[in-house]
Amino acid sequence: MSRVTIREVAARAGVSIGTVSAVINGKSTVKDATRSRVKAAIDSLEYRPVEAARRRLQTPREKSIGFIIKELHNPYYADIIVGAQQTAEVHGFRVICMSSEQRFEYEKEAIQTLASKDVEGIIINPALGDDPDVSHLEDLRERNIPFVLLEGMRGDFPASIVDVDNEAAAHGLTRYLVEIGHRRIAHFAGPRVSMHAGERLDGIRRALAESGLVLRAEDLVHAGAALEDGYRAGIERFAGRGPERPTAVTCFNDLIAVGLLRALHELGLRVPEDVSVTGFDDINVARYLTVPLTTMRMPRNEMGRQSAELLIRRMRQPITVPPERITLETDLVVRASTRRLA
Amino acid sequence: MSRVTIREVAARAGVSIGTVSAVINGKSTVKDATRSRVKAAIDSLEYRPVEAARRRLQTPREKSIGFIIKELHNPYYADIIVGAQQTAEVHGFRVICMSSEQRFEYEKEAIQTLASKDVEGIIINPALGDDPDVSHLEDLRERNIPFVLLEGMRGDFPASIVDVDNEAAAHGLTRYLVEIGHRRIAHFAGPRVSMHAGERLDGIRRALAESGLVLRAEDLVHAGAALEDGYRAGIERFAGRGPERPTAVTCFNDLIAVGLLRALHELGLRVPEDVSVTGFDDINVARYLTVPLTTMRMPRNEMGRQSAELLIRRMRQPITVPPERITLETDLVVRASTRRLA
DNA sequence: GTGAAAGCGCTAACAA
DNA sequence: TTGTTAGCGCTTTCAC
Repeated sequence: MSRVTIREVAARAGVSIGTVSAVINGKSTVKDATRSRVKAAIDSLEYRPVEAARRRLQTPREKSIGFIIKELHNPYYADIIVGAQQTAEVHGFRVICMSSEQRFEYEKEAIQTLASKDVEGIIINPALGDDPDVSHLEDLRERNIPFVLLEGMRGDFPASIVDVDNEAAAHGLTRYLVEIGHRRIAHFAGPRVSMHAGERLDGIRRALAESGLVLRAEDLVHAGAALEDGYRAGIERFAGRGPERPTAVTCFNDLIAVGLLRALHELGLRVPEDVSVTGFDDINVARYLTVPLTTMRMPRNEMGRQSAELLIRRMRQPITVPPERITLETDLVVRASTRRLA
Repeated sequence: MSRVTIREVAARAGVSIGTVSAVINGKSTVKDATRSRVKAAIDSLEYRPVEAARRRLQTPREKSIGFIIKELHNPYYADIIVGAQQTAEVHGFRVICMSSEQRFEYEKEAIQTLASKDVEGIIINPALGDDPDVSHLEDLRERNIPFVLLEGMRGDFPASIVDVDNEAAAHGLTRYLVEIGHRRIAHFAGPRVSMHAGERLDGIRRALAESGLVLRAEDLVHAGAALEDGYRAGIERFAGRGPERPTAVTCFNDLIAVGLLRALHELGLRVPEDVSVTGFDDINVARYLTVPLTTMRMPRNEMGRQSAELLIRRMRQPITVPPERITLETDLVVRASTRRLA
């Protein structure tokens, strides 16, 4: 049963399709009686015009950009989207979002869906699997749909990107911990397939190495990216350990840190007295915790704004313009969850 | 400068549009040499097919449903969307989201945008202004685009809706506080224009009245819906007050409660020793706080699933089927932020 | 292998 | 006031 078309409505109402069209578009040239009959036909057939056809296939349509995030649950993305919306609005674009929920297949589908909706461009926070499959991005390229990434891809896939220097940021954060006296620092790492996670780990290792320290195998905990992951990993890592434990833990992100904070609390370990904890991102809740979180702030709003700006700029440039990279600054935000060791 | 069309590509490549189409669609009937020429033309012109036209205007397209939330920042919505996605996926639908950020104008635009993308239906968490303007919903109705609400509208606008009984839930929560001995209970209310906020306030008042208590004017604080609102309102309400203060505060939602928790902490007031605090929603973070939050759980995942289910069902029914209301259950989750008074 | 032409659902002249 | 018709950008026969 295919969809009801304007022709059927016209037939039912005993008028021409032109008249039906006029009614749909609220033209005042239609006689009231006719209009009623047409409306009745529309109602009884439950006719719904195909917007793609109405938009005339011949006039500029509403401009929109797509946005693909990795997880609905992390407020990190919410801030970026809001930033993108603010900039998009100025240029007359709407932002429509989809989430891959960390699944590569979903990401591919989301790209297809967005493309099929004729968005003018897409901002993507890519969820990469282990294999460097970038076919969906190559596909976008081939279709001449501009896109901007918010996180690098394996194998130096050449694409425009707005990001921070995660390695340097993590390095700075770790240096700070070393400088205030920490020697044994653990890391609650992010998802293995996340570029940011890898970059941050690299930065930590470098900072440690510079001070003649190492990240012990037992102190590298593969936590994940969600609240629950931080909690679970925290309980596992710290339960039943004596004084033989790290004096500080760097977490992949704030969510992990919040989970860890809770785990430590339940285990009777105090923060920062017994353990210092750092996060990453500076999501809003970080400063409202009972123990406000020391964290590396990601310029989320700015990331959103800049990525939208860049995307829109590129929509207006020849696609041959080489990919552009915009690197934003992070800020170390010191709060109460870390302390100087005696 | 209008967009490049298939005709221009054909001209540039010296072939017919049929051939260009065949190349775009990867048909194997095209000679290699021709294909190369066409691809070169596509590249040099940066041709991007209009998907709306490709989708043939003549074949079923990807099925999608739109989702409009009020705030990107509240994890409450994230959980609902995830639920909706889970159900939508089963039925072969994709979910695309937009946020009104509490602005009525944005909501109207979002609806237009989604409709113009030919979504099959829309789930809306309506952001109502003071005036009961439902023209955008009437518009949807007129266009025979099915929709489901996640919150009531002023004036009993007849529409299918998935919601909880907020009045009863707030009533139950307040009763619990009264039963454990609280006599002076304050309320940090949500946005004035939120139906949920109003319903919850009603439930609180009823519970209070049943026990011969009242909500004093000074104890009704118009906080808002965000973290910052709870914090700010908390500082304002509790700074410099002596023992003359409420023994318990019910917050419109968990975000407000988290902000309040922080404010109380800064003011040196302990929770629950000095003040009991309750939230609403049971967002994930609620149980990971240093003082886990007593709250009324909203069945967010279920709300998402049921709303998607209902929407999809209605897409397949005559639109004349009367609106349906699905009321889900809430659960009181007692944690450490409330205590029994001696 | 390729081109010509019909047609997708609709809007917008233009006639009648 | 209404009907007819020519497109919109594309895909898909079906000849050549």
